[in-house]
Amino acid sequence: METVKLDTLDQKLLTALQTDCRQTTKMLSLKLNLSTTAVHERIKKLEKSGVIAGYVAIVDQVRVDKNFVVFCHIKLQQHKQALLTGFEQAVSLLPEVLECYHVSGDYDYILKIAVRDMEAYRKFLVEKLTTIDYIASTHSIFKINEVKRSHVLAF
Amino acid sequence: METVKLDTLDQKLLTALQTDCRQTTKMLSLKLNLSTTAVHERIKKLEKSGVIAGYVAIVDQVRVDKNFVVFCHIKLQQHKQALLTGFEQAVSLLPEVLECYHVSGDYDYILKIAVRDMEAYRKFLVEKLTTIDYIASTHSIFKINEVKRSHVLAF
DNA sequence: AAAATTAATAGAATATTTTTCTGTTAATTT
DNA sequence: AAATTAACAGAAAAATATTCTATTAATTTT
Repeated sequence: METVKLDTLDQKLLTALQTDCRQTTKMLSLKLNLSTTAVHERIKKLEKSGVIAGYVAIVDQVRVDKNFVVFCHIKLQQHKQALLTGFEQAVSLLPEVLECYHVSGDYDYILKIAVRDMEAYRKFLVEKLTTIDYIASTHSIFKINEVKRSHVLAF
Repeated sequence: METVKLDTLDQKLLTALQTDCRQTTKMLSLKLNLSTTAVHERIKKLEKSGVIAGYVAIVDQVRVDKNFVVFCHIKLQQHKQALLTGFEQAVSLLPEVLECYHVSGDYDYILKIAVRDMEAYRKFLVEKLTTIDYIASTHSIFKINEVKRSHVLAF
């Protein structure tokens, strides 16, 4: 049971909570035409089944001076299992790396990195990222503008 | 005043809330060695200054059957202002598109898209994305594995 | 199809948490 | 050094979440 069945009310609830999880059960109950108890129990159920993985605060990258975003494409020298997991563990430990995906295509990994500015990125690249073993090449693509960033999985 | 000055306590608070925003002020006050009032006032200040942009529920992509993630690189035919904003508005309206960035390099935009499976992606591509005007080319890169996905901007 | 069981819901009571209030201390400015 | 402002703590009040009890709807079993 990897996936979970969701009725329309669950979907509405998830959309609402993905947009703003600080809404009171009262507010949600009005939106869904349910009692606060029903809303509460549905939320608890979604938490227990793992559909809701957690609740987080969204921080403005500009105000905390972390608005220099880079997509870094990485090729590895070899593709042995041990090597991949070694790379993946090392990358996961870097706080500047917000996201890392193993992908299909011309390169092996896509990383999303957020730092202060170009100089901070240079330091990160030279002193942290490229010290990881077996990287064949890196290719940096710089964010010019953020058009859309959403956390809402629609149904 | 685009950026906001943050002391060590603010930074600790933000790290904690970016990890789990459902922690009670009591829990946070113990972690920061502060009173609940002090924690509360700091949070309100961070909200008002826009450092905290919001609070959202994180939904498990696997359980809601939206775990087919694609990075789509897009080139436009021209680069006139009106054309860019037209494209950006159209893309922003698509719920499958979680993220869209205008970027430097060989192509103009990077999109992150989450759908059910390859067939859903094909439909999205043919029926939605490529109906937008002035797209010169698209190039899809498929997620093989998610190594890291974090919402925590570290200090 | 009827009875039994389970799941979902509502309203009220309780527990918890947030928010406000008052006063105090620390830091900054004049 | 005095005055002002900002940050903080403890207690009180307000709001919210959670639990409890009962009812209804849906499903399963006989």
